[in-house]
Amino acid sequence: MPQNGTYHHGDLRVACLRAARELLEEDGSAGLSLRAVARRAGVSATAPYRHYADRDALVSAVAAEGYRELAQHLAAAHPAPSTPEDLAAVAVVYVRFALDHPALFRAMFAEPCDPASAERVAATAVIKEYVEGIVRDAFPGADGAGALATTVWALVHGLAFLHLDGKLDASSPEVVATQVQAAVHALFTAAPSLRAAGEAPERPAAG
Amino acid sequence: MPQNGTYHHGDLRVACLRAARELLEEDGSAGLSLRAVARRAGVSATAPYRHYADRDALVSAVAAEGYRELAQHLAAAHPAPSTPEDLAAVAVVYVRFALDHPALFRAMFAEPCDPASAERVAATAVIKEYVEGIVRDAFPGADGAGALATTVWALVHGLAFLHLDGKLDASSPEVVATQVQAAVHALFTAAPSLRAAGEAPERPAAG
DNA sequence: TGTACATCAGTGAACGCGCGTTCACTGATGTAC
DNA sequence: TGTACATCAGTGAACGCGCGTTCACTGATGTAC
Repeated sequence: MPQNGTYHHGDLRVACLRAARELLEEDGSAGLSLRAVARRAGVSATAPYRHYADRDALVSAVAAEGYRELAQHLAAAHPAPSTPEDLAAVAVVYVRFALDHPALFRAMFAEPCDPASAERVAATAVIKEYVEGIVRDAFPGADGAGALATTVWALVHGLAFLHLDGKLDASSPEVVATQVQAAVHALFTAAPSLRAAGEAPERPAAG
Repeated sequence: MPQNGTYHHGDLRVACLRAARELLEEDGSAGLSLRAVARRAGVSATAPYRHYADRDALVSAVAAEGYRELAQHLAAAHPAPSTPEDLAAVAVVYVRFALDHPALFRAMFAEPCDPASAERVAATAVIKEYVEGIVRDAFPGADGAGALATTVWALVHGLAFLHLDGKLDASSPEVVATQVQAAVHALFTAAPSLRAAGEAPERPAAG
């Protein structure tokens, strides 16, 4: 096993991941090819096959890395959020991550990951559990099934995508932050009613 | 101008659109190539160039059609929603549209549409104005800037994407509908507080 | 109604491209004795 | 410490593929007189 210096390439596995991230940000998902990754890593076209079974494996690895990074950012924003304001701060970081790494974020959610790698599925689950966990901690006993957590996640996730698509005013980080905070705050003010609505909606969907 | 029967092909423009939609649903965006569209329309590889300048033009046309269809579905669900329940019903239709046309929906939001076709930009604007309009009608004077509308849109949009990614329980249309209704209801219960939060958030994002 | 012409939808061959992936290989690293 | 061998990371040629796009063309439709 290589330890630090250069051994053949050094650490092609990591170099490929980095190259893939760069290509993603530069050219979008269309620019992410195995050959381009190899080229950027300064290696023959077939070298990456030593580390990734095929193109999909590389893409999944990139997505999984993205999930882990996002989880780290969220945790760093607030290790144990307990108030709506704490949660709003975490939400702001979520949206900011999307805006700072647009192509990566899209790649993470570009396709259903059902048939994808175990690594990727696991990384996704971490995010979900993180969100559910902090909502549960902040509102103990609010809802066991995590309906509230899902709603919060959806709100924040939707804000991230709408911003990514240029549908909202993202002229400055402050504008974005204020918007996200307001939305999350509004939702949490209504937390108790969410449970009631979930149990007995006043009216079924118009059919 | 062709009127009804077959004139050369008939109406290749429309046939290409339909073929593109089918390919999108069958193979995802990777399967959407000009050549595949031509093949499916039963026409030579270059015939579509009579109607679309290049591949991007076709993709934009498909996305624009998707926006228009979504707008129609929403309007059909409730022409003039006035209560939170009405709005929840519209939200359910939004999410259902995404689940019924997953690849189309992804294509509609796959890339920022800044540099894209005027047709596409216009079609997007219709959705935004529709959402803002119905929220404004339902809560007159709530907020002129449309912050509430944006929040609602983000919530619903996020639910749609989370469902698309298999992150939520979408085992039956009823389960999805109940979830969406509960989330929207929760948000609207808090409508007055949203305005206050937007004007003076209790605490800025942790820096 | 008939003819001459313009328009325009669709054809088919051809181009160059980058891609994913295979294969047999080379050469450096690690290991057993 | 030295030699023989196994392992494994990276090479380079080659494959077949589908793609977007160009070009000069054909043939059907519409129009002017």
